[in-house]
Amino acid sequence: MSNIGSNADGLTASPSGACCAPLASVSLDPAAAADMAKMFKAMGDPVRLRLLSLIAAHPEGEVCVCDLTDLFDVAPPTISYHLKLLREAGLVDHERRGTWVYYRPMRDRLYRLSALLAAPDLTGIPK
Amino acid sequence: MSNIGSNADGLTASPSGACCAPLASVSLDPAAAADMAKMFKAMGDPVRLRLLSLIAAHPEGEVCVCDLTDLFDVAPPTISYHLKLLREAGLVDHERRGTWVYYRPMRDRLYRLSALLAAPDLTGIPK
DNA sequence: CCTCTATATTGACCTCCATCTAAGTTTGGA
DNA sequence: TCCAAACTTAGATGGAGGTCAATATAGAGG
Repeated sequence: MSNIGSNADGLTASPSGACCAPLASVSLDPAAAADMAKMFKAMGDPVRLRLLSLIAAHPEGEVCVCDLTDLFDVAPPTISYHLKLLREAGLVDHERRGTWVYYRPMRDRLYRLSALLAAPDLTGIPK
Repeated sequence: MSNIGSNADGLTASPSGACCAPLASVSLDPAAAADMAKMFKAMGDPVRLRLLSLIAAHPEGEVCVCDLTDLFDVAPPTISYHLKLLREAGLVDHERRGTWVYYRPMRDRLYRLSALLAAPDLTGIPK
């Protein structure tokens, strides 16, 4: 973070000069990368990815935690811990209604990640 | 993994019965989740995500390691370590030509992840 | 060959993470 | 008011992960 200028799009133009290739054109700047990485990291655990998938796949658009715990081989506190990480990564939202707690996917954030991966240059800007 | 039947698509039909909602319809099965999670995990580190972005964004379609090391605040062995993880996750490919080593993105795998996130139910099957 | 350069591997270190048990909190009902 | 159910939080622990310095390997060039 010194000779690299960035803009509001979270992109960075790399400096030229190297051993064998011209320049790195445009790519994610460190700040944007950190935010994206947090989301990817949250999905980087099999239990959390399955949790996210189950939440996103639910026809009602939300899932009660009580419906999730039985599907895994880990104890309820562990499920709670993973859901917390998914929340902190901004991938799911939650709401308490009565005794139960319901989780919803945050689709705008998921689409943003999808767009990042769909862009040939991984800049987050498709097309 | 017991009462959950899966098929070749990497999807799982969940059993019914729960406290407050019907059933979890269809979602990633544990095996598919593990494979996907490995890729997401590889992108879950800021250094690795930036590396991947730099590699994917390069106009030549490939990048010399020598062009990458200077862009980060970590020592060369650390860059090498991160590139190895990206390789093992199947996100990049590499080839040695003379003294230098070049890395290329594996776009089919990246598109697959993109499709997973684009699907409203995170099944990996868009539409 | 010998050596220099470019990467990779090894080993050590320390932090972070996934998991559990046990205890706390919130809510609804007897 | 008291208890039980549904989560969540706290504390502990074993293991995985990121980093570096030191060493190894692979080519290119003399």
